[in-house]
Formats: sequence, structure tokens, C-alpha cells
Amino acid sequence: MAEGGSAQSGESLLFLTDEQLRKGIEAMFFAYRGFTADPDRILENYSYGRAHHRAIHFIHRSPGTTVNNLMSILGVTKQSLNRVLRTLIEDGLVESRVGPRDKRERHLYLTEAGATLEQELSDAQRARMRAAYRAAGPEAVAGFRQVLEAMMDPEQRRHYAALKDAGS
Amino acid sequence: MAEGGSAQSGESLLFLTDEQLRKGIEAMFFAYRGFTADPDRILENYSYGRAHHRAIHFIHRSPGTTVNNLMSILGVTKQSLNRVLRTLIEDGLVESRVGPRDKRERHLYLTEAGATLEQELSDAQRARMRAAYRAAGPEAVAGFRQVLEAMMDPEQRRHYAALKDAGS
DNA sequence: GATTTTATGTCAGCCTTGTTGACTTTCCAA
DNA sequence: TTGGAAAGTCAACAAGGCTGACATAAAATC
Repeated sequence: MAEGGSAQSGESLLFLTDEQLRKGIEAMFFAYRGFTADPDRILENYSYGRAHHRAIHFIHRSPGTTVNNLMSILGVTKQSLNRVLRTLIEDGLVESRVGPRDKRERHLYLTEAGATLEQELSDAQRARMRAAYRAAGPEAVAGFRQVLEAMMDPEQRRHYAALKDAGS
Repeated sequence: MAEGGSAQSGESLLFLTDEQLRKGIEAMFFAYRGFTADPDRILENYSYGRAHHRAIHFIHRSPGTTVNNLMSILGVTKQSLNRVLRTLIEDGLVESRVGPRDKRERHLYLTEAGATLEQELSDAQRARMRAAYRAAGPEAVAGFRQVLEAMMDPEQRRHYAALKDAGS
């Protein structure tokens, strides 16, 4: 399928060819493997999986978040999430407190042990990210983030943006 | 913390802060969901999964590839790959030919039906990629690719590069 | 020619992590 | 007060990873 459409008024649209798009697709595939490789290795030692990592990450980012909210951020069913949370709670990495206002809700927090594992995982993941950022340079990083953001579904982008400024 | 992602004279390293790295990590997470969303929807109609998509993609990219080669590109075991290939062959989407030189090898090709599904899947995935590329612009796309490439493990980068120029 | 290595396929069984369905508890509104 | 919705839990199933063991055929080596 050719690109066609708009005229090339000065600005070349060569970066929109199927060939370029395919390269981008394959880059995403291979890069995502690298992206998860380091945490995956660490998680093996604890017999946890990626799902545990994701839960830990976002509980760390939004302490006190509810199961419902976490569900919608992670894009999994509450049953999937519940299984992961149950093991994390049993193992003393996550604490679940009954909601003060609405007792149906459970508010989630990392324990000290949970925060320690979170640190170990994110240190590893950031190290790779840092190396990649440094190798590519600040302009490339800005472009990287722009394209990724444009690739998200609107709902994902909402979640992303909601987290975006939380720590500033 | 201020946002400015652009480079400052004197080589500011603000783009390497933990905060910036964390945003990149979350962007990867949310973007990857968007990246796979459209093909996933299509695959449901055929009761296939992402594993089938990956196999189909790389067989399309490298017609005649062997099982062994595909295994190493996809980074899965032969048992995992075999399960997927078996169903694709049974369903007439993939053809497996005994190697002409080395008769131990099986060379994999898409059938016409396989090529049709490949087209449907990659059209959907490219459409999203094209929209993201167009929204972000050529400079951003260049940066996007640079960072992703830097994020890969060396072996993944080898595979990526080997595919890179094949179709040009 | 005999032996070893390589490429592939298959069976069995396990794990993680998705899913749906059924259920309880809690809250809220008619 | 009663019925529905919302939050969370339990049970069972499926996809797709994994390992291990074993079979076959062909290639490579001794």
C-alpha cells in the first residue's frame, strides 16, 4: 500500500513509506525484548513474573491506588490482577488497606520489602534506558517519547499523562 | 522538576534524570499496548495469538527461513515455535518444504492464504504506526528509531540489522 | 563404515498470566 | 427497605512460554 495522499511540498514524506514503517515495527519488537530483559532476570530469583513487576511499579508510582484503578492502568481483568496482588500481599511486599470512606475499596501500598524490590527492578531497567538515552542523545530522546505517545490509545495516553506529572 | 526536553548548550544531562528515564519506561509500556492492539483484535477472529502473528511476520520477511533461524529471531524454544507452526501449517497458512541442500532443514513459506492474513495484520499495524509517525514528524521518528536500537541486546540488534536492508 | 553432531519434530508436564463465570460484601438510590 | 451497582475474591480454563526426554534423518567427522 503506497503512501500517496498529500503533496510533497518541500517536506519529504519518505519516512512514511511502508518500508520505514516496517522497520519501526520491527524496532519496537526487538527493543521491547531488551526493555524487559533485565527485570525479567531479577524476577526469576523471586519466582515472580512481569505481571508482578508491573503491579509493583504502579503501586510505587501511585501509593494508595485502588485495585480498580490499577486494573484500568494495567489493562487486565481484576481477576488477573488479584492473583498477582494476592501473592505479593502474602509475601509481604504489598499492603492492602480497607478504604477509609468506602470499605469496598482496597488501597495498595508497598511495604519496605516491596520498596526494596521495586528499587532493584527499576535500577536495572533505568540502567538500560540510561545507556540507550545517552547513546542516542537528547534530541533523539525527545523524538522517541513523541512517537511512543502518539502510538498509544487515547485511554492509555490518559493514564500516561496522569502519571506524567505526579512526581514533579 | 521542569520539563524541557530540548538540549541546552553546554550539554545538559537533564534528559538522563531518573524522572526522565521513568517517563520513558512508562511510555514504552503504554505504547507497546497500542502497538499490539490492532493485530490482536484481528487475530481473535481467527483464534490465533500474538505468537502466530510474530511467526507470520518473520516468515513473510524472510521467505524460506528455517525453523532454527526463526527460533533465534523470535527468542523462543523450538517446542513453543513448533506448536504455533503446526497449527499454521495445518490451517494452510504456512508451507514447510524440506531443504534442497540439507534435507534436515525445513524451509518456511507463506501460502496465499497466509500472505492474505499477513497483509491484513500488517496493514492494521502500519496504519497506527503511520499515524504516529505523521503526528510526530520525521525528526522525531529518527530519534525514536535511534533510541529503540540502542535499547536492544546485541543479539537482537544483529537480527534487526540483518532484516533491516533485506527488502530495500 | 562407524560414530557423533545437527536440525527438526513430538510427547508430557509445568508455570505464568490472560480469560469468564459465579459469588460476597458494601454502598447507594429509588 | 429493597434492588442494583461496584469492589473484590474464588474457581476453572486457555494461550503460550518453559524444561526434559526421546525419535528420526541427514550431515559431518573420525
